[in-house]
Amino acid sequence: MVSTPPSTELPTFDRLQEKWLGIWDELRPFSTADPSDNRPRKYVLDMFPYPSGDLHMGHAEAYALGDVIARYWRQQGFNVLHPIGWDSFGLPAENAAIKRGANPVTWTYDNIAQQRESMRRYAPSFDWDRVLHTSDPSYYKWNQWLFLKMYERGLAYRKDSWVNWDPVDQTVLANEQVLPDGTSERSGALVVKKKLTQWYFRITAYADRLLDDLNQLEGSWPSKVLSMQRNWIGRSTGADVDFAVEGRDEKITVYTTRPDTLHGATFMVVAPDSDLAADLVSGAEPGIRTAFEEYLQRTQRSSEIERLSVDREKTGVFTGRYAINPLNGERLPIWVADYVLSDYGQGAIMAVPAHDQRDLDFARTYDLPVRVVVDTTQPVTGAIRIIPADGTLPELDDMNPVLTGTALTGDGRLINSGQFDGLSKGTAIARVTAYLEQHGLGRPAKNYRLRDWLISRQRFWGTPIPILYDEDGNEIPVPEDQLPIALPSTEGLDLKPKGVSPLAAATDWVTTTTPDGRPALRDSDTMDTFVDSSWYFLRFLSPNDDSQPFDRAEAEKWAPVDQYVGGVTHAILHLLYARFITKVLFDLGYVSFTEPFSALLNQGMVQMDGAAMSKSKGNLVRLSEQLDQYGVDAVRLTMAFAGPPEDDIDWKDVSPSGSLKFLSRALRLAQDVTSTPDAIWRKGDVSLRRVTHRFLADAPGLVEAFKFNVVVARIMELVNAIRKAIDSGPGPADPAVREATETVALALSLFAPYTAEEMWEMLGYPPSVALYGWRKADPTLLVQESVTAILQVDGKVRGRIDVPPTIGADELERLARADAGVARALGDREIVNVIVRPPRLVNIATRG
RNA sequence: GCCUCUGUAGCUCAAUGGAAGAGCAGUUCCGUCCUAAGGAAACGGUUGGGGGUUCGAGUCCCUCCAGGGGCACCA
Repeated sequence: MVSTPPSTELPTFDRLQEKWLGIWDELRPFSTADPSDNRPRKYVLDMFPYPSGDLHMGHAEAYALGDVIARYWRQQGFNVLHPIGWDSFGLPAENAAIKRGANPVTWTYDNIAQQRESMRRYAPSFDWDRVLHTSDPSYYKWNQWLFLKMYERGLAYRKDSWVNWDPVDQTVLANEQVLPDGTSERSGALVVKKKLTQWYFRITAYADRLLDDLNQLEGSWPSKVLSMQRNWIGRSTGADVDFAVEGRDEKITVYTTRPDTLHGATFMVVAPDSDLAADLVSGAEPGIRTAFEEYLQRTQRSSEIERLSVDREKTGVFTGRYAINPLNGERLPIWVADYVLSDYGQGAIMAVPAHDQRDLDFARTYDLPVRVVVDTTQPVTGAIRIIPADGTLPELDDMNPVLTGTALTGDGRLINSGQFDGLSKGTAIARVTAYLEQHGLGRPAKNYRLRDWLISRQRFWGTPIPILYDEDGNEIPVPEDQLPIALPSTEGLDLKPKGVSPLAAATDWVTTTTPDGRPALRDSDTMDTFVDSSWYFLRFLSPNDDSQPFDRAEAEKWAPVDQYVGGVTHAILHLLYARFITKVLFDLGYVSFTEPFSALLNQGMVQMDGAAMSKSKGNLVRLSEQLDQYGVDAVRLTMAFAGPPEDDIDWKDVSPSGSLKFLSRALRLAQDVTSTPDAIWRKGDVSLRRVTHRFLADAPGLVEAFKFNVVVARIMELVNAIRKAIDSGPGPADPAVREATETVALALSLFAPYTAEEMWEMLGYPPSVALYGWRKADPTLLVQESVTAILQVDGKVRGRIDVPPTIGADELERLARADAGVARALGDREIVNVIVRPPRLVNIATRG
């Protein structure tokens, strides 16, 4: 064995980083500024960061993986747009201001400066000419423009609704900020529901398109995200049914997915916090009114989470009123109960306890009648036939919902339903709906779990809503030419949450005039920061254009995004909002596509010891320390090698020091190569060339399938093969060694740009390896001169022979039968079947 | 509870229904004044359990077990 003493010292990673950062700054390898560039285009987008502190391990993973894709397409000859910016509005800036007296503006832009410098060193292939910050007036001006466009189309509107209210902090809370015990995670106060007037975007108007267009993304988006979006939109189909109410002119409309069970309705339930409930009890006797008031208050105190908990006992109060079943004229008592939600469907239901679990639970609690109207025995036996008045089922006690406590939700035949008896569930749903429609008693209906998007925030650090109110309180949109409505200085403002936006206290800012000169006040709320991120991918196309949100011609050239990369934490909201806004822009004629992100990759999270990293857990791994210790390349390579990109990485399971060692091995190869760039490869060692070209052929497919970890493993194998060739094979001067080492540099440029660049230079090429392009595999080197065929008898390997890859079935079978091991195993058994799969396998099956 | 994905070497992962493989770690050896860089070799498996389909199953089907994720009073 020849050992390899270090001939000359290898450069350390920090020297490489220092050297190449300067060269890249000069070279600007990833600029997309040239308008005459006519290579085909790809738009690769990483979700932009929020500037809270410096970059962390999560960023490091996301940008390492996204960069593999961006650099890959560049290497494949595409003009790749890979921009970066900052999602720089949001609550942490304000919290820092409240806690430490920092100015949210300087806090934000200081953090951006720090992240930007860290990002530069981390060296993703960004186009640094297109940087944007959503907190710049030049950006959020266009949020305001978007708001006005939506307002014009009736897609932005104000309404009263019940929101979570913290009476101590005097602020609205998101559902996520309310703890399971109904208290605020911030103040510990018992959260109450408060009715507030807020701005909404009418995303429900797009529910069908948001749902149906997901089909276009099948196969290009993770199926998990698609199903989460489908769940979130939650379309259901059924019917609205009108019920007359005794002593009331107006009918009650309910939504049901089971109109077939209308004969089984035995009571009705109305949401306690609905206007309908208040109206129904308004004329009731004092006892009922008091009970209702108490119940309503209890409901509003309970948190959303508590209210939605499945195991909770059903509660409710009787309103003293009765509705009339439109099919059979029966009197149905109307109850109020919090298991019915005021903002879904009609806020009222018909209760069919025999066939709905929630209704059954309620009926059993309050001893209300239960009537079976679908015979769900499978197969239908007719055993459920006669339902006595007391609701028991003497023939089938084990199926009687009253006794078992289990509703009969399965398919079956209708019973006790008059003219609809005998119909199957599906047929009955259609027939009953048609009957209701004919008689003006109801109609088909659809409902969605999706609610309109509440965008008002009582916060300072966001986009001001461009609406004025005149002295009569009328909404007046700010004229477009007065945009942006810039935020005032924080000077003298108290940013503490107090229920109204801190902006309201900026008297000079709030007080203004209408376009026709009348006194007016500005809306002092700011927009949800998800508005900012719902269209930023378009702003990257012309980030400095002062005259429009984005350039339509540029959008035609680049958009939609070909590959979006980011965390699965945004699987619902951000992606849904961006899809929604894209469809709105399509309807407005600003873009020609309806989906913003053609393909999506969700990378996993970086954990430590099986848990998310956090300061409080004491398992925080600092990115800056990892980079100081192992260097950018080793950390990036570790991220890519750790496993499939969508899996979580546990930092204790991976080895950045191993990555660093591997990178030195690769670098040393380049140092050891003694041939010059004009070496003639085809004169090189054939077996090493086969390994190289097998790799050249396989790597692109692996990258496109996001199997980055497999690509890295394959590079490692190639490096091992080269090492062997240098030390104990054809030696360092062989052209195949150069060819293989150049291939390593090209492949590594996706994962470890500094090392790849240095190797490339050592091999005698000018920068940049990232722009050089991929080499095509030589097909003649991919076919093997012989393959080993497996010879089996009854599935057991009895012999193996080397055959040409082009061997025919007959010839292979002949060779197999002639093989000594096969003949021995065969003996005088009777052959019943021979399976021949040239050139790999022969299997002879025998009897006995 | 419902839906879904995943169980392969100590770890992280490969393997169009056709020979169970890589990388890392560990072990041993070479190297060296000592340490280390570096190199070499071998070791490592009931493919979570059980059944089925097939000439042939890690791969397809059923079932159980274990983990992850999503949904969960939406009528």
